[in-house]
Amino acid sequence: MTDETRPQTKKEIRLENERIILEAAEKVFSEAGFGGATMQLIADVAGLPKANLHYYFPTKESLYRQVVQKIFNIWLLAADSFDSASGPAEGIGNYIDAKLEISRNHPAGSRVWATEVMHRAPVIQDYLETTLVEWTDGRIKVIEDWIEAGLMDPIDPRHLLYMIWATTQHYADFGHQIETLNGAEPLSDAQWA
Amino acid sequence: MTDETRPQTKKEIRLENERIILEAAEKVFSEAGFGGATMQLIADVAGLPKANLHYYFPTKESLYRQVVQKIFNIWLLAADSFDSASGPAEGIGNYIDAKLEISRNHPAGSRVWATEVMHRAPVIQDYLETTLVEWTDGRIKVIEDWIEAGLMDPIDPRHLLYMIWATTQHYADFGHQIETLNGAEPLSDAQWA
DNA sequence: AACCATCTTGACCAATCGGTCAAGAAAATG
DNA sequence: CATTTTCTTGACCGATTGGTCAAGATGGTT
Repeated sequence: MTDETRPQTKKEIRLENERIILEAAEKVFSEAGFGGATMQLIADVAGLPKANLHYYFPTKESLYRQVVQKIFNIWLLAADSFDSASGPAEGIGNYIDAKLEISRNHPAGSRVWATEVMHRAPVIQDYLETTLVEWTDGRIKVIEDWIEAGLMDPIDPRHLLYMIWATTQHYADFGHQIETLNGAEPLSDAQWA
Repeated sequence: MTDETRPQTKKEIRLENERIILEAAEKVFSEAGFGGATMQLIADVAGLPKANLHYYFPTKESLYRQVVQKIFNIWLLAADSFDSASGPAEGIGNYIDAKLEISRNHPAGSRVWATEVMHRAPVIQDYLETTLVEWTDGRIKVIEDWIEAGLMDPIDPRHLLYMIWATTQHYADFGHQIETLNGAEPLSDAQWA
């Protein structure tokens, strides 16, 4: 009659609560932004007392930070499809596809990330300048090789990636909405030319 | 020795203060978001006491509303280049060019608008459902004519406009940043295909 | 001049903010 | 079992929030 999930070990409790809190925070931050979000509201969504949040995440900023880093780590993994490609069209295409799928599966987190990027990353600036640059340097070599091989136009690789993140985000937010409505091709991209 | 701008008429005082406040609000809202922005901070940026803000704009939301409506009205005017075009490529192209120029001249307001659209317009929802729909209906006819004439793919006109707003915003935010850096063509758009 | 409408602003308010703390409950350890 | 460590939570804190108000200053009107 009783479920066997009741007796929890300390490690399970910690992981489970961190998961619940991060999930609630992701939702609230995505809807209200960092400034508009409230620890009390996040606590209510998570179904936990507010003091419990501060036990696992000492400050509001540290909680926000981990929300952003969580979705960012997922996107880093999506870059595997980038490396295994043979050329820019395939590599960037695969990368965009992977990111679109992530945006579909994690809409709240994606919106938090997009807002952060749009505002030039005020909260996670230092994180971007360490982990992100480190990761980016690896992909830059791939892109540079493509450029040297004449497979694509000479573009600053870092800003190319930066722009891909921004545009695919909105492409995901609104593009699949259109697809859902009429099943049409996601806009003839030549229109932008 | 003294400047002649001192003795102001009541109407001038009102217009001038409203302008100063809206300008400060636009900047603060764009950097902190609606929730993160503070009436006190807006007052400081405007160089006026906080109580004076509430004299001209009774609530924070009414102030935010007018900031969004202001940039929105500018964009409505940009649609003139839309009507005077002969086909979709020229019409949409002109429209995007006009919007990019606005984004360059009003970066703060554009960011406020983009954030609002990205979050599905929680504050100005009713405004969108009246004024915007009214304006959109006029352009829809133009687009529908283009579609019927076989000049473009059959796409829901409202969502097409919705997507143009979103993508051009990011295109403006990051695209011209890249152009500034290397003078390259703003990315070969065929890469997205 | 006197009178009215508009504008200005320091002081103030209840509500809420992020964050703290101590005391108790639950689990791990011996 | 006893002890120690981790987890839980209501109560509480100073600071700040959006918003109010009344008293005075300023410009308009006759």
